[in-house]
Amino acid sequence: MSKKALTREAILQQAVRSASQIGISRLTIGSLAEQSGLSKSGLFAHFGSKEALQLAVVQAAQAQFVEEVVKPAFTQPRGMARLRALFHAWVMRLYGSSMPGGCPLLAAAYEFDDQPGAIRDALVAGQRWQRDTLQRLLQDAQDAGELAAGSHVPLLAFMLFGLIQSAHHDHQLLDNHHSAQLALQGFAQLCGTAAPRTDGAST
Amino acid sequence: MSKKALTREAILQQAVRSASQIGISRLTIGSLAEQSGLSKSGLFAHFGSKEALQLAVVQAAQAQFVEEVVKPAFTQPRGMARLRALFHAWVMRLYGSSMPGGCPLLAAAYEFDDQPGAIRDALVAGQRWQRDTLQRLLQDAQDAGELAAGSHVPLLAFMLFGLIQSAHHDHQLLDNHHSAQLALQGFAQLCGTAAPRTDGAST
DNA sequence: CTCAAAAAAGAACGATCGTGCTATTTTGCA
DNA sequence: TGCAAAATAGCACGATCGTTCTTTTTTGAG
Repeated sequence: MSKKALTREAILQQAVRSASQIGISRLTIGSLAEQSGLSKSGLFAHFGSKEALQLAVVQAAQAQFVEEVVKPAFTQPRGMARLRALFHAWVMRLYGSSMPGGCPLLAAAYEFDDQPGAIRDALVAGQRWQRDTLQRLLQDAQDAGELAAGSHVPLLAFMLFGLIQSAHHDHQLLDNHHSAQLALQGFAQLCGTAAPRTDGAST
Repeated sequence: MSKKALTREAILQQAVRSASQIGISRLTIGSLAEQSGLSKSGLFAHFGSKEALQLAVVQAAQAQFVEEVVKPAFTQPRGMARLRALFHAWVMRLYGSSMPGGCPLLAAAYEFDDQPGAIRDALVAGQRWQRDTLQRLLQDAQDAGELAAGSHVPLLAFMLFGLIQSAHHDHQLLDNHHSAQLALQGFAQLCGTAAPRTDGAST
């Protein structure tokens, strides 16, 4: 890999961490340069504009999601095992050290939902892809007979994504130490699989 | 009401609308003054600092939530009726004209979850109160025998709040026209009540 | 109507940020 | 090792923002 690409990767890795804490729209070239050991203009030359930098950060965060959540899940056999692996990794990622300030993509969804442009477009595409992936694994599980035949798959995907967001909210803002457990219990209740014991009654 | 208080109310009402679109942390005194027909220093004098202004915006948005969601629900009889009224109003508010850019409190939760200070403290208190209110109405419904006796109330509150967030996300970012319907269907499935027809099978 | 107090306006400041331009250093191939 | 090209640094600019200070306008009670 060229020197330029290496430096760019290092910048983006640090930028994703910073974006996790302060949000993508509040990244500044100056502080990012300082954190990367570069000068403002040196860092700037890698991207050409702040918006291009922010877009690169979004794409880096999306790539990181695929590496940490989607790819590991696909090592599991198709069906409920793969679905559960995806959801668990997705939830557990909220508590890892790679995103100390929360998921930058979820935060960006709120930051840019009213700001048309390339960044919003990238976020929309990425979130649609996440949702589609989740829905596809749900459908696979249902086709394999591991999910109630009458389940409404789009609704399930909608609710599972809600569990992710609720876990993020409870963890980052409310400091609820049970948030991960609640998300996993919710998954178990919705997808009808055995799970960490508590109580999964629903009629 | 004094002139000062009237002007302050008008400023805050406009500020909440703006915060809905750009977020509380990106409010600027200059543009807020322009929108209110005041000068920068004229508006500034009402709050004394930008942080105080932002804090006032948070409190105004929280008060608006109580007026539009909580108070109407409490006109319903205790139990499932009141719970359903709360949830429906909560969801429907996401589609009203008072918050064109989404819920400023949900957005602020992401903006300030890593920024200690008075604003974050106010957000935490407000979100805890929202969750407690939801949980209390769930408990009431369960005590009235209108909710499965084995239901895990904190988990249900966690999941219902996830539905709100998922609806917000789908509506604001993904432009999913079924988001409100999905949230209401999710409520029906979780709380076991009849709801808009589609299919609520689970087992 | 008067006039003191309240409210708002106007102008200016220091700081920060994105960006463009030029000079300097570093890289990697001949 | 020499040298062109790539990468980075240095510097300055215009713009924007929060804030302060002073002046002007507006308000409302006597």
